[in-house]
Order: sequence, then structure tokens, then C-alpha cells
Amino acid sequence: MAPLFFHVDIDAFFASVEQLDEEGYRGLPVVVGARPGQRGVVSACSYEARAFGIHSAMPINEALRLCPQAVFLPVRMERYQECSQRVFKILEDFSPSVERVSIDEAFLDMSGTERLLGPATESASRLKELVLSQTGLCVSVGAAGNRFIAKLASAQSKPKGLIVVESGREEAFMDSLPLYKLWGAGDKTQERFRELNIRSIPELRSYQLELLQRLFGSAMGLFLYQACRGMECCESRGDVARRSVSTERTFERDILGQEIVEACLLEEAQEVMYQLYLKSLQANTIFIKLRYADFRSLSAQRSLSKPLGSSEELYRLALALLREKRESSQPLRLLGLGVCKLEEGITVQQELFDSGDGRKIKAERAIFELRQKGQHLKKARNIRLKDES
DNA sequence: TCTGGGGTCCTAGGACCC
DNA sequence: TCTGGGGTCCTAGGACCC
Repeated sequence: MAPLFFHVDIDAFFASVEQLDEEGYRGLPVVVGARPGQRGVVSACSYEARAFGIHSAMPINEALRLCPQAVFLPVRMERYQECSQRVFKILEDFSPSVERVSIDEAFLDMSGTERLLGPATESASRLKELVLSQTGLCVSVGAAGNRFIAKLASAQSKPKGLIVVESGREEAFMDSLPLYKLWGAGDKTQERFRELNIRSIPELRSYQLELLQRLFGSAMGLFLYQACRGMECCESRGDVARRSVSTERTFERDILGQEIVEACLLEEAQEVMYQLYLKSLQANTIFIKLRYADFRSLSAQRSLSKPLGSSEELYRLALALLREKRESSQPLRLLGLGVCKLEEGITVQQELFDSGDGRKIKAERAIFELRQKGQHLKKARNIRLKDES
């Protein structure tokens, strides 16, 4: 049985949802992300906005400069989650094997479906129609004998596209791509390509595996060797467990004093602990992340002798780490806090309620409940919005 | 126009144990 | 007395992706 994979990717996802929910935004340049004038970047933008040179990850103020008349909107993650779930429901009805890659993309293992669903072109077209008619969202689909080629094919086909790469045509397809579109080779690797005077995928292919590994490191070298040959390099990792939970904040202005920073750390500790509680996870290592005004970043971590018990404990440990590592003369731009070395276990909440200081436990419970109420309120609001539209 | 936030994986050096 | 090498864990930094 010949392997067949689809890569399905929702076009301009966040911006498309906004245009779906608000008729007045359709046909206009829509930019979803940070508030113009503040620090932050574009999370997503409509194709109308892309025509002005706007793209995701661009500083929001540059987007404003390029297209002052664009509609600038904040990220409504809960709403996008809802739409994502509806799309994934359709994908799951369509294929028994759906691997979620992110909120807006998935791999479908379509091997052996030809007899039932017809050739790839037919079944992929049918899937696109299904998603559009049931959700109003456009998806692009890439179809190929492996995930890596399928992923690149869907990217090439955007927007509203469909590209099928027939078996045996993988290398030819790779050769049709410019080197900068090689997924998995980001800015730093592209810079290295330029230094080495590697200008195209066929040129990259002329390098032996050993040489690539010497130049780019063992894992990256192997990846590049396989990628430029159109071989599979997006192997399924199965259902991998979450490795970390974290949160971070960029300050509106760089901060020199300690007070605001410590208040921020406390909030972050409560957020991280709340996420652990929601996911029924225990953490055995904590880490902080700092970024100074000059954009130097550093991180520090500490392993614990027993799993974390409360946000108060997380705050205390993180604060010690912060005081130890922070150069106090340097203004701080970003502060992050996270936990890793996770294991499933009794929930933080049970741990909290089964032991120790009653007052502290009550406070934790109040925070958890407040936050949960907040989530529910937000959800209710979104549902109302949806019903009204 | 300065450069978000949430993740994963890789690399490399050092500690420690056998 | 001098010195091995493999395995594993910890830590810090960096590349990459959406």
C-alpha cells in the first residue's frame, strides 16, 4: 500500500476568523496581534494585509506604518480554539489518523483510502469543500507520500490551494522551491548557507552527509541531507507528553527597579501553577527567563527535590533564582517563568488541600476559582457573540 | 519600526558514578 | 600512583516553529 499524507492548513487563520465573525472586515486588510503603539508583533494577517507587505511576527508598529488604514484587532484565542475544534472534528470524521501539528494545521494519514475516497486530488478537494461549507474557513492541502513534502506542498499552494506531489516526483518538487522556503532551516541556517555559497536545493544536495554534519551539527546535518532529497523528515512523534508549562511578559517599558518585576513574577507563578492544576501535572524543575533592554537573554533553572506544591513555593524559588541571576544595573525588558520535568500525578489542588497551612490553601483555592470563573465568563461571552452573529 | 508568547529539540560542558 | 571511558543528569544557550 503506497503511503499518502495530507497536510491541511487553515489560511490566515486568526484573521479569517475575524472576517468570518464580522462581515464588515471582509475584503479589508485585517491585522491580529498586539495593540498598535505598544510593544508586540503581528500574530496573523489577512491576504489583503499581506499585499501591503505585512506578515506575521512583524513588529505591530511597522505594520501600522505600512498600512495605517488596516483593521487592527487583539488576539481572541478562545474563539480561535472553538473554530479550530470544529475544523478538527471534520478532519477526524474524514480520516482515522489525524495528527495535530498546531491550532491551524494537521497531518492526515490517507494511505489506503483511494478505493473509498478516490485519488488524492478528488478526496482533498472534497475535504476542502467540507471545511468551507461547514465552517466558512478556507484550508490549503498538500498531498504526498511523506509528511515533509505534504507540508511544503500545502505551503506552496496557499491560499485556497491544493498541490499533489506524485510518488517519484519528490526531488523534482524540492528543486522547484527556492532555498529560503526549506522548512526547518530558519534565519541562522540560511545565513550559514550564504556564507558557504549554497544558493539552491540542488547545490545543497551535492554535499555529502558527513560534510553537512560537520558544518551544521549532527542532527541538523542529517535533516538537511534528507530534506533536500525530499525524504521524510517530519516523522510522527506520536502523542508526545507536554514537556513544559511557562508564561512570559514583555514590559511596556524596560524596568530598572525590583518591585514591579517581583509583582510580575508573583502573577506568573500563579498563572503557571493554575495551568499545572488544570492539566493535572506535577513539576520537578523551575526556570526563569530574563531579557535585558539590549535584548540579551538568559535563563536559569533549578531542579527540586520534590514536586512543586503551591504558587507561593514557585514564587519563592523563582525569586531566589531571579535575585541570584539578574544584573540589577540592567533594565529588564522581559520576565518569564516556567516549569519542566513534568509528570502526571495528583493535582496541585489535592496536594494543596491535603497538607499544610490552612490559610495559604484557602488563598490558593480562591485564586484557582476566580480564574476558572474568569474563563467561564469569557467562554459565555464568546458563545453569546457567536449566537448574535 | 525594534524585535510576542508558547512551545520543542539540540548541543556542549561539567558533575558524578561505576 | 596515575588515569580510562561510558552513562546519565543537570544547566545554559540557541535554533526553530506557529
